[in-house]
Amino acid sequence: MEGHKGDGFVEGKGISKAVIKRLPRYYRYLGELMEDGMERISSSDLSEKMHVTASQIRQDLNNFGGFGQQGYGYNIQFLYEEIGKILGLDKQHPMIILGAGNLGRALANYTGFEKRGFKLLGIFDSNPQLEGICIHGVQVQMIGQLAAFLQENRVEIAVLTLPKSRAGEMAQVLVDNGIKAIWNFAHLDLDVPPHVIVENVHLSESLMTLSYNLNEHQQKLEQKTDAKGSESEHASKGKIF
Amino acid sequence: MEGHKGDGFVEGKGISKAVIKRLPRYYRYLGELMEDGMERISSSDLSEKMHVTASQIRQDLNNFGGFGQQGYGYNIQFLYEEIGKILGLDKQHPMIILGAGNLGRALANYTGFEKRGFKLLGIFDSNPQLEGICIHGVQVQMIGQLAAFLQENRVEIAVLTLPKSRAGEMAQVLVDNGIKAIWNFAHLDLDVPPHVIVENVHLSESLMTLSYNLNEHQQKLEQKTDAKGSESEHASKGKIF
DNA sequence: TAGATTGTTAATCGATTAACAATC
DNA sequence: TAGATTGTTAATCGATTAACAATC
Repeated sequence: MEGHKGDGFVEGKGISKAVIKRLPRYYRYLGELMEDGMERISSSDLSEKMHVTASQIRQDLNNFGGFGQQGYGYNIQFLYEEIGKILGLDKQHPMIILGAGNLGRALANYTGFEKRGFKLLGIFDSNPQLEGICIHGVQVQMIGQLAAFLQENRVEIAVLTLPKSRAGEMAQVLVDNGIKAIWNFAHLDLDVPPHVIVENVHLSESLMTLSYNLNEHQQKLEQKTDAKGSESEHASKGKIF
Repeated sequence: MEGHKGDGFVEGKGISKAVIKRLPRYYRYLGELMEDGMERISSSDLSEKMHVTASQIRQDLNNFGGFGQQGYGYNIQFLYEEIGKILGLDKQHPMIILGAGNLGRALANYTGFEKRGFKLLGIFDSNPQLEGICIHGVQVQMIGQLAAFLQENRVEIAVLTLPKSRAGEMAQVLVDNGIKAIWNFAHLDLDVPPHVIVENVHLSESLMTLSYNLNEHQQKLEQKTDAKGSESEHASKGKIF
């Protein structure tokens, strides 16, 4: 397995999910380094900053081709831009938000998305009181107009911040009208065809993970306090429901 | 390695992160099954519902002890409650929110958290115009009062929805005043001592992951269209910066 | 050239899946 | 009892780390 230098690129396939999840973080750190006016960085310096191994950084980046140079390291701006391209941040991504509640508004108002090419085209809600109000320069439309809007406008991404009860059916409307991707904040797993990309943000699950770690940590402290006496507890084998 | 039946519980250690991340999802599905009035379920039925392998379900659950019964499966309510305990949802978790912007408000207003024991004690912001306004029954206080508040109240979790520029210093105030955990929505990695639990929600990174998958998928389609002609491209070896 | 640092292979570690004996 | 299904071990698969030759 030597000498696959020339190919190695067009593939664009088979990159592991774990690697992809790390790219935005590299991108963030590189952006900060650029702002600091730095020009180049070695994998080992970056690894120290990011608290990952240098090996992982080199391995990750090499999934996409050789971005560095022996004896020099990585050019920060070049790498930043390349990762941006890999992430599709060099393209415009027309986007709509479903749900004009606090979460929908928070996302609409976040300017960072715009800066990265995520362009907000519309906001939809079912509450007639919100019709026509302006959020981040975009007027709220009634959810009934969604299908027509999708037919008339090229929309790639729909942000789903509706309550669980509505989210499922609305996802169907999105799919039926050719949506490409759904950024799902509703507490359910969407059932969509495989050509529709779904990225879930399940906030309550994130908070539960935090809660677990909190609990876990507390128990560890208690165990240290107890020192011995770890007998007793748990004898409930053989229960029948 | 036979017969470690009696112990197997007090440990509470060494559970892999991947398993923990899956627990909230099990919890959610079990809750829904309960609402549907179901009493028991086998790992293979659950695996079909959740699109994971039955083996993984059994393996995951057995990290915490034997919750099932041969020939019967798992009692849904029992398992639901046990996972709840593992996640620490049987305990109250006093919580404050830093930042009364849209995101802070969205989280404050979400009733699901309360239901799971996450009790909102305070909301803090630096904008004097917001002082005293009431969000979900809690008055917004000035950020200057934070340290004193933490001294006078038992607060476990701080939700950080401040802009990046402020988040770092405020995290330090939290740590200095004994916070146990931070749910971090700011776009930076917090530098806190190891006894403070941090759970990050980096929304922009999530959106970039979506963007990657979108891009990726599009390219796959194009490749199909092209069929052949995959020569050319990429010859940029040997560049010097 | 000598030194630095990548790209890349090999070794290790961890997580998932398969299989089946134990047991309800 | 026979059938179902777990708990658990072993096999596989994938991801991370270590090491070093290639090369700028």
